Order: sequence, then structure tokens, then C-alpha cells
Amino acid sequence: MGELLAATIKDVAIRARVSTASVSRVLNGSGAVTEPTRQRVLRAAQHLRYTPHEAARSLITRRTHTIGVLLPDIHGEYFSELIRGIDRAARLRGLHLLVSSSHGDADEAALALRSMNGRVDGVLVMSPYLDAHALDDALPPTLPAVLLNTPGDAGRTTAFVIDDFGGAKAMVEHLRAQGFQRIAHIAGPEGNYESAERLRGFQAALGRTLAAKALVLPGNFTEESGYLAGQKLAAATPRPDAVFAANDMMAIGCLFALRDAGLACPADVAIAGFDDIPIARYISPPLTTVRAQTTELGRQARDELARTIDAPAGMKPMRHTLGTQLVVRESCHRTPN
Amino acid sequence: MGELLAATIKDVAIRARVSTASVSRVLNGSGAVTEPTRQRVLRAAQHLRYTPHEAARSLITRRTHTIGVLLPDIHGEYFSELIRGIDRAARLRGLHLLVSSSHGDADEAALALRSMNGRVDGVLVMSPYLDAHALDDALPPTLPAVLLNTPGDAGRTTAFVIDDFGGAKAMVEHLRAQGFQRIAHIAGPEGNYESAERLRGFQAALGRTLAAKALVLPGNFTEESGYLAGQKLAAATPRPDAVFAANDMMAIGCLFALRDAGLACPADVAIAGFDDIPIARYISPPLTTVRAQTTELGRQARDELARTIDAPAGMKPMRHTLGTQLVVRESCHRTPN
DNA sequence: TTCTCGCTAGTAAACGCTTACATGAAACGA
DNA sequence: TCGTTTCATGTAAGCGTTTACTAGCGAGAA
Repeated sequence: MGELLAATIKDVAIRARVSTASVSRVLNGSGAVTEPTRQRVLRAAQHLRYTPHEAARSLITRRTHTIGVLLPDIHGEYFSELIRGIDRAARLRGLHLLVSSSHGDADEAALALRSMNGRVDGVLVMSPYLDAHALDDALPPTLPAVLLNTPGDAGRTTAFVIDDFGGAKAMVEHLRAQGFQRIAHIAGPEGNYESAERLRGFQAALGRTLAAKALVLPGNFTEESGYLAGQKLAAATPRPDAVFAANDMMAIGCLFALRDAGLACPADVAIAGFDDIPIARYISPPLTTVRAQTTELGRQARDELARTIDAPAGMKPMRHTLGTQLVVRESCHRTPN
Repeated sequence: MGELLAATIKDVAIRARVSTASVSRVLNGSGAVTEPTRQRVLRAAQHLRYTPHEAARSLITRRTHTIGVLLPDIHGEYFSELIRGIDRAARLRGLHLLVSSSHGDADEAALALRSMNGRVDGVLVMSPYLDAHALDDALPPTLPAVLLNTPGDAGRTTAFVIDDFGGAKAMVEHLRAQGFQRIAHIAGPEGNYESAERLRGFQAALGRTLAAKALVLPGNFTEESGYLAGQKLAAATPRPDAVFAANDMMAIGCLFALRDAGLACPADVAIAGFDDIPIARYISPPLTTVRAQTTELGRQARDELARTIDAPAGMKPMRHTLGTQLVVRESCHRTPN
């Protein structure tokens, strides 16, 4: 015992009285070996509890069987959904995931990206704060990449984005069709691509004149910011009859603020969110929201990345947009009055 | 352009007219270099958009700055909570996470573990289906590891576990103290360590005679299984006046089943869960549950792993148990009748 | 018997990097 | 002037694999 270092292929070779080449051949099933040799190698490997050193192996095979995933702050369920989508597809092909999250600024993201070089076959980058060109600069030149929900047109790389604009627009149009007159918006953080698109959708649905006088409150995607906004809305005059929050957590925060202010939802104020996180179904009243097919987004992006990795150079960068779906629940039911 | 291969340290050396050693010294800030050399190297590296190949580097430095995380197939939020705890601590030290999830059986887990060898500095293993000894067999001998919520005593490796038994017992004792008489249990999946411990806690709180006649329904930690159990409970005679589910999702499923059967919670039947997932707070009525400090568990395990990695050999394996906390919300309020 | 063919197994180079050690030039003291 | 020290730089080994190439050997054909 007391082995300080892990066994290497060399140790196995010595113990089995063969060359390292033969050990490699046996273990990888490549090349021909006679049965007795095979047995000796297998026994030796087992006895030494030999496990190949993957870094060394990938150095020469140029395959890591790993994909990197660069995420903004892993907050809430949204990301576990996404990761799950990616992971499920990945494990089907025996791939690993190297995850790096919470990148506040471009430099951090670039650093993380560089440190993935040589450890992954490709990367999936979700960066609602960086545009495609900034990313192109940060990306190691030969590393295959696919972008998720990234602003701007595709630079060097293919991107998959959720149709935030369309989803928001559809939601607000639905609210108007229901007869709501004064619709307010709780926006997401500044400089965030998704926030901006959702706000744009909100405004587009209202039309120029209405949008100009519509109430838009600041927020940052957290429940707290939604609560704050809700307090302001409760006090506003004239009070809005509906609120469209840029994400579900803010919608929920707003809901609580209104309730605490003695207002009923949807009777006094209707509320709608965006994302369709699991909680949306369970809260009372169940939340009307826009379903972004997050899992599907992860899956498609991963598949595309796999293709990019396999195809040496071909593939022109494309920008794919995934549609959204209106999920109408009680929080927006029109009550007869 | 048209560079098919990424630039290597050699390319940089040639372009800067120095040796690879000097390039390495400049880029790592190790060893002394004269300013002109430094500048030449930096310029060359930038021009070639050189990014070091991390696999090659870690092959010789024997550090990957990455920890592996092996997870079972986790549903819902529990997963993201845990990852968040690990990730937050990891990022602080500039570490990456190599994640591998969804392992149904021991062989799959062992395979995943082996393929992490040489790519991580240590692993965090969460495997409620495997005991510590089975894991010892699967683990590459020299790979530092820390176990999470694993059954059995510590083998070669340190383990962190949630006090499932204590938490369940405390919850059921609380229910009895509230005056509930007929308490039923919805159990987790067979062969799962946490399920078993929670059931054991339930029985311990009831005492031998009561436990013998208590209603225990099967479940598998999903909302659906909770719903099914809830339907059975609604039809049972005599109907229980309280239900303790082995996790929150089943508690929620049960809640819906009871509601659909026309029963009110907590007036007709009180309900309690385990885990304190975010939804528990938001559901109506808010769910009484046991808070397992999942994030804290992840954090502590990661810190311990860091220590194990740094300390070459010392450290005797220990088993740490993290306490739980009763979270009493409306779903268990005793109603005057 | 000898030549050739077909296999198995070994040798050694290569992957991209770090680093111990060697080298040689400049600087300094005597 | 010549040793001696100092310091920047280069040389080359080595990390643990895979794999092209080579060598050797036994069998079958002539």
C-alpha cells in the first residue's frame, strides 16, 4: 500500500511484462492482441486499479469528450432547466459538462473561456450581457462554440435565442384583448439583452402613443425588486389594471406586494410573468406567463455544437430563434365587474 | 488566416524569437525576464491569440483547478440548490466544476468516476444508492473525494450527510405535540438512503405500537406519486388527520389530490414535507417542512475537499452530520374544531 | 529447405506545456 | 587583468498517453 502516485500505463506494462503499446491496445480494443497477453494486461490493470489519465490521453487524441458551458449567475430554476436540457443530451453521447457560472463582466467571461481551452471540445455560451462580437474576441480562435440568448447578429458563431420580443408582444396583446386598459411593466436589469427585448415587445404591443405614457418600473429579475415595484404600483394613480413583469420571480414579488397592500389578483390587478418557472403553476393564483422552451433550447444548442465539433470547418453561422408559448392561468382572468 | 490549428507556445516562441521556456516564464510570471523580452512575448502571444492548452499544462503541473461533481438523477430544485452551494465556493477560488449527473446504477457511476481521473483535482460524490464501500471500489485510488448523503459509515473517505432521521423525527414529534392523532407517511423510493432514514425517523417518533399501525404509502419523490398517495389517503378509513411526506414535491402532489377530493388543508388534513424547496413557501397554504441546509452542505463538502486536496495524505475519514430545522407554516396549523 | 506472408509485440515519436539545469554574458571586486 | 558572482536565456527532459513504424516469428507455399 502507501502508493503515493496513481498507477500509470507503464506500471501496468511492467507488471504484465508487455510494452505500454500493448496495454493501450488491450484497454482501447484497438489493434490485435493474443488472448494470453490480453488476460495478463487485464489482470495487471485490475490489480493496480489502473485508471487512465484523461488529460494525457486527450492531449494526443485531441478529444476531451467534454463540452464547456458558460453561464451567467446560476439563479433560480431557469438554469437548472437549461443545464438539465444540455446534460440529458450530453450524457446520451457520453459527454461531460464543464460548467462555469456567474460572470458579471466580459473580462471574467473571457478568462473563464480561455481556461477551458484544451479541456473541452467546444463551448456553449450564454451571455446576455455580451454581444457576439465581444465574444468572438474572447473565444480561443479554433474552439467551436454555440451562443445562447446573445444579443446582436451572429458573428463567427451560431446562436440560439428565445424570441423574447415576440413572447412579450404576444402576452401584452393578449392582455389588451382581455380588455385591460392600463398595463404597466416591470423591467429586467439594464444592459441585459433579454430585458431589452421584453421591454421592446411590451412597447410594440401597446403602440407608440400608449407606450409613451405606460408605466415602466425598474427591476433586476429578483423577487425583491418585483416586490418594490409592486408597492409603487399599488400606490400609483391611476392604478394600472394589469402588470406584465419581465420574469416570473418579479411577477411573484409584485403579487405579494399587491396582496400586502390589500389588493386582490386578478380582481384588482392582473399579473403576468415570463419564463414559466415551476413555481408559476403552484402559486396562488397560478401565474399567467410566457413559456420559453428552455430545455429545448439547451438541447438544440448542444446538438448544433456536436455538429460543429464533428464538421471540421464547414457550417456557416446562423441565428436560430425559438418561439414561445402563452400560458394563460388565473392571475390574468378577467373578472366581471 | 485559415489557421487550422490553434497556436502553441512554440509558435509564440518563434514569433518572439525566444525559447518556449521564456514564453512560459513571461506568461506565468515565474522566473526573471528582461522587459524587452517580456514585451516581445506579450505582443507575439496577443497577435497569435495564443491560449494555453490546459490539458497539457495540467499534465505536468498536476493541477487541474477543477473539481468533479457526481450527482444522481435529481429532480427539481434540490439539484440547483446544491450546485449553487458548491459553485459559489468554487468560483471564489477560481475552480471549475466538471459535472456528471443522472447515474442510475453503480456501474454507470463508476464509469463516470473513472473518466474524471486526470481531469479533476478531486470529486464530490452524491450517491444515495451506493454505500461508501462500493464507492471506494469505484474511486481511482489516489483521487481525493468527499461523499454527500451516502449510506453507511465512512470508508476511505469523508462524508457529509443531512440528518434525515433527526429531521423526520422532529417533524413527526411536532405534529403529535400539535395534537394530530393519525399521522400517515408517504415514503421515498426503495433502496434510497434518505428515504429509509426519513421513514425510520417517522417510526421512531411514533413509537413501536403506533408505528405498527400507521399508514405508510409508497412513493418515489415525484409530485405524481404524491398525488396518487393523496388519493388513497382521501379514501382511507379512518382518514389520517396529518400526512408527513418524505419530500416536498410529494407533499405538494398530495395536497392537490386532497384538494381535488374536496378536503381542505390544514382543516381536514395537515400536510408536511421535507427539504424546504423554494416552492414550499409559495404554495398555498405554505408548506410546513424540514429545512435541509443543502447549500451549506455543498459548501462544507467543497471546503473539506479543498482541504483534502491540499493535505497530501493526512486527514482521517470522518462522517459529518448536518442538522435540520423545522419550518412551520400554515399547512400544519391546528384549526380549532 | 527457403521464401514470403500475416500477425503480434515492441520502439519511439509526438501531443503542448513546465522547469531543473546548463550556458554565457555582463558586472564587479581585487 | 582575471576570477567570481549574478542573472537572463536556452536546452532538454518529462508529464501519461496513443500510434506509426519496425522487428521478429511461425506457418504455409514452392
